[in-house]
Amino acid sequence: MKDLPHKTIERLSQYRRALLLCLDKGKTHIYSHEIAKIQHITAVQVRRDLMLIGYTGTLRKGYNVKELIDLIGHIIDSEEGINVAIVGMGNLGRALINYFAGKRSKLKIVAGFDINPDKIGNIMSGVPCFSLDEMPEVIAARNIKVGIMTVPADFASDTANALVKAGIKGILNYTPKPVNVPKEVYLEEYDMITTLEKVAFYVKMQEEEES
Amino acid sequence: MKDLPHKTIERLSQYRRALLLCLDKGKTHIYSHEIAKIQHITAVQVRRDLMLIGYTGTLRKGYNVKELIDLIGHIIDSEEGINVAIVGMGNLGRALINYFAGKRSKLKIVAGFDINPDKIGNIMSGVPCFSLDEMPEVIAARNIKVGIMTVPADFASDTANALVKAGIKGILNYTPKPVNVPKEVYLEEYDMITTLEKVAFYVKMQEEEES
DNA sequence: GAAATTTTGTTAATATTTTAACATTGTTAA
DNA sequence: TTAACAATGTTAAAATATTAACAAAATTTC
Repeated sequence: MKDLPHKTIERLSQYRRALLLCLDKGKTHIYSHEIAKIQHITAVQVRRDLMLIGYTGTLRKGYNVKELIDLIGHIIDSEEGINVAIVGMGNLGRALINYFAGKRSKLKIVAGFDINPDKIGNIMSGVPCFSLDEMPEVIAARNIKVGIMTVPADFASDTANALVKAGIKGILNYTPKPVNVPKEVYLEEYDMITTLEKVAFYVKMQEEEES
Repeated sequence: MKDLPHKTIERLSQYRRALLLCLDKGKTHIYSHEIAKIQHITAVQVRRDLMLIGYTGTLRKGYNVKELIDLIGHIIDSEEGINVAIVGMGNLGRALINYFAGKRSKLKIVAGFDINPDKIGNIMSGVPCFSLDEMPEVIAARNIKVGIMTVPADFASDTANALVKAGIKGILNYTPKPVNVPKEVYLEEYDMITTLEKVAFYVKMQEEEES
């Protein structure tokens, strides 16, 4: 499973989310073209992804929703679950916590860190907030593997270093400033401004095309 | 410029951000490998992207930071600027507004919408908040082209429909639920959960490899 | 002033990702 | 019962994206 295409991994996560909604609606089976419609992709791509993970549906009945959810879980989730910390309990940090609240996922946000004394010691949306000094102990004690960075840009680099030093294995950086980490730490940069600029670019293009 | 690769568009936005920081530091020239280092990509890729936009640097001196910033601006920005609205002034909506505050970009968040009467009529981080009923008029009056959706998942579909009806040209959906829009509206789905699940997957993979 | 070095710009090769094509097989319908 | 249909699974082709290779030229070093 190690060599699944990166894009397939992303889509599996998305398929699962869509499938969970279907399950809630009482749907037991689903066709590749239904999944495709939801995700704005083609049915071939869905079938290809499922082929890659070795799942086979029923001809003319489609895929068993429950089975598929479980299989995707076996592939992308860690069996014991993975604990996550958020550094920066500002608007973005809290937004992410709320996103996850209630989701019965193998991913659990178990700690938050902030510099603001008013926040430290509190429990915010179910997540206890610690000071930055406590990072090494908290990360070790709670077996935290992944860190999400939602601090202001100026603190990006220091935060990344602190996370690495504390033994984190993966970082998701929401800061607009790219950071450097040793190669054994998996790093995903996600820049919200870029996404918006991209949308604006294609809107502009479309307008210019029309005129 | 229409046929620049999608990935190049994204990277141009990122290059510009990096270049702006360099400019602040007083750097006048930069090498392709320096840009590459910041963005965690290869120098060849940087040079190739710049080739595609027809920018040429100075041999052995690198690229002129100021010039390059301007050129990227000419390519990805709309000359008159593009106005943006945020629907959902919760944590995520406010986080995005703060991200943009102070950035002298051609993209301006000029209106927010929310369902909460306590927020309506207020100015939040410099952005006035309107009720959903006012959407058509506000979007028309303020010439808003792009809408960012930061509402709870249950409102995703209705919000998208309302934005389309109001004449929006591009939508950036931060909701975990994909939406449908007519094909003339540019849609970018961005799912924060997927990104985190991806990081967790690769962390898990690395651990399994080690054992 | 010649050789070595460094950096750009570009073409060619490789790798990845998506899409097309189609064989297969249950199911429905005539 | 047999033909038409609708869905899966898979191989092959096409499109997209990245990386390698290298020529050209300015700068530095000897």
